[in-house]
Amino acid sequence: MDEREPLSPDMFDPACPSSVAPFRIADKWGGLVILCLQDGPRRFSELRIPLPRVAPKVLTETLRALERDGFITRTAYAENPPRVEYQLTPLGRTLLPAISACREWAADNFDALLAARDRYDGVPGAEAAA
Amino acid sequence: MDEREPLSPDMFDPACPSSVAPFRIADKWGGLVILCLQDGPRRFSELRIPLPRVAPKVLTETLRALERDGFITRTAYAENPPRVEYQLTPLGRTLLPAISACREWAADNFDALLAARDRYDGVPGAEAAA
DNA sequence: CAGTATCCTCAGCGATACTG
DNA sequence: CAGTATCGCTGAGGATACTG
Repeated sequence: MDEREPLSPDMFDPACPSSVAPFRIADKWGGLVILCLQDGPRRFSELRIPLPRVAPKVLTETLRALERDGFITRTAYAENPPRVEYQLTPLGRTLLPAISACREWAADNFDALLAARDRYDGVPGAEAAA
Repeated sequence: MDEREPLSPDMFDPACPSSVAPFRIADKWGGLVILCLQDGPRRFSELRIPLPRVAPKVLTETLRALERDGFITRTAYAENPPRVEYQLTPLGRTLLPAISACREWAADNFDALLAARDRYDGVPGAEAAA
């Protein structure tokens, strides 16, 4: 019934941590969570797949903060085992264009940033690529 | 000779701290510094005008980080008293569209964020504005 | 499954004072 | 003018273990 793709462990490149990017959306992981939700609701454990290095406590904090800001809703179903779904609100969706602009910047200019950083740090051979 | 407007102390609203916005560009003040530089080079003390609450140490750190990432250049003139100018690089200018997207989001949706936050926090009367 | 509960660390940020 | 030098704090983030 659910034809959406499962979230991949490779969805975000671990070698390319968001901490290097000059943009941060919400808190450290907020932007990535929003991207995970853009195709429809997801469960807590689903979100852990593409974000394996985020401790459950931190993921909970991230989700609560996004909920507080009105970007996502949390729906708990009274079942056993329990099921909880997180889903973007219309307000949350308004973030997507700006997030896209940030991602587009990164796609176009991330290498230049890294090169500049190497040059500044005096990494050998960094001068070659002006 | 310099026809550019001086930077105003009111350039950034102190009642609307960037810490509330879901976007952060570079470090806490990086995005604002970039905006200050978009019309041309500025001196250290010029930048302090619109950012009076940023300690000089912090402004220096911000500028060094932006320089390291290749977003700005620092030019010191051997004069007395000393003069130093900071200026956006072409790479730094590539950030402007994405920053604009973030600002546009804020202009359109900031009130809704604040309202959602009040509702979540149970602020009296926040329910009225759905 | 979907989280809590505890404990901990550290870097980002700030205040104040001083200087070539 | 354009910064350094110190000191200090807080809170975001993380590691690990446990639970209804």
